[in-house]
Amino acid sequence: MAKKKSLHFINEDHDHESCIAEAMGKAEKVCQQRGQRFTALRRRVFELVWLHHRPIGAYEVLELLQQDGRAAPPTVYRALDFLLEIGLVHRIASLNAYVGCVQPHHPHEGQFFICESCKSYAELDDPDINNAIAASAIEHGFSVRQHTVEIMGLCPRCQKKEEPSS
Amino acid sequence: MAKKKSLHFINEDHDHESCIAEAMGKAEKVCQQRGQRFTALRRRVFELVWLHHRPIGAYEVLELLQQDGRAAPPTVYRALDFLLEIGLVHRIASLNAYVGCVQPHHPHEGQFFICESCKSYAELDDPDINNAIAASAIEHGFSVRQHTVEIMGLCPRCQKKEEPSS
DNA sequence: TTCTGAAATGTTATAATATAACAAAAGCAA
DNA sequence: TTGCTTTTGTTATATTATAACATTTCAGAA
Repeated sequence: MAKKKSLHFINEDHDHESCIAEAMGKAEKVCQQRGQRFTALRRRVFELVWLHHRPIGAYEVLELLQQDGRAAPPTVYRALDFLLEIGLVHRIASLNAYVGCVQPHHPHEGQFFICESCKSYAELDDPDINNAIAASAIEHGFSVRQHTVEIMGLCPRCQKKEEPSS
Repeated sequence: MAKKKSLHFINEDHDHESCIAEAMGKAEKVCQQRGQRFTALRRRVFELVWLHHRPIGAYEVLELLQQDGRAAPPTVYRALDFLLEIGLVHRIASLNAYVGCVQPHHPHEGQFFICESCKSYAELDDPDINNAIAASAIEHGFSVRQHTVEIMGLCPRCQKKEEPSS
């Protein structure tokens, strides 16, 4: 039985530096294991997604990339597709946006809690949700290849902000 | 405890006529209850979505609409937005497409099983999945407004087709 | 019944997201 | 080096969605 990971919405306590360094390290390793090249461009796009630390659109990444020099949409989409392919980022379909993956070492699809107020998000791989989906699929004879679970609402911090009284 | 609905992928046994008639009837009622106008345009768009009986893109709806006469994108998007608003259709975020809602009378968000081979789909409102998501949210102090659950894979029928031997 | 204001639809233009197609460059292996 | 594969650059365009404003329709008030 997989262990539950606790949610981690970004906030002011977050140690950005070490977080990104850690992600980079993992990414490096994943690419090596897979025999894939973690080129300067891919590394940079991965870094930009992580630096943003919220779901980021492809064209936002593009704008950031363009601060380094010329770049066009396919450049970004190709890098993102590569990162998606090997599980270093996830795509949030309901936002047309991308997020860094917190545990690229093991394959998973996960679930996402996304705060509509501060735009922070948290990635889970909740066994209960996974099991409920798997059970439902089995029950109905459906063979699952991939699932998308995106939960929109308010993170704990923003709930407090929205009702400061009472 | 909500009752489980059994999955209903479309197939050759499907009675299209009565299915659409029923959907129309429900839609009519829902609009009436809500004091909303089920105009000819909205009715037609709703019908086109149901006739297709698979997830259908806005521009596909547009093309169909144009067989009746001139129409432009905002016309379709406005009708779809209206139908979404009152729960007569759902949007499948991972496909940028729309489907008719099977139970518009009670509010729900549901889950979708989508066959990547034949493009049929089935809508559920599985209490176990709902509960797992709700429990996870509570556990982490997240306040849910809306959730998206889209499960891609193969329907029972298409699984059989893909491995005719053994 | 006509008038009026709100809701719905029409129309044109454009924004936002994503990919096709082909050319050039970079990296690797013989 | 040479030749091959992978990656990136570049231009053009496809696909999805909305903004802004004009016109029409319709229910209810006068």
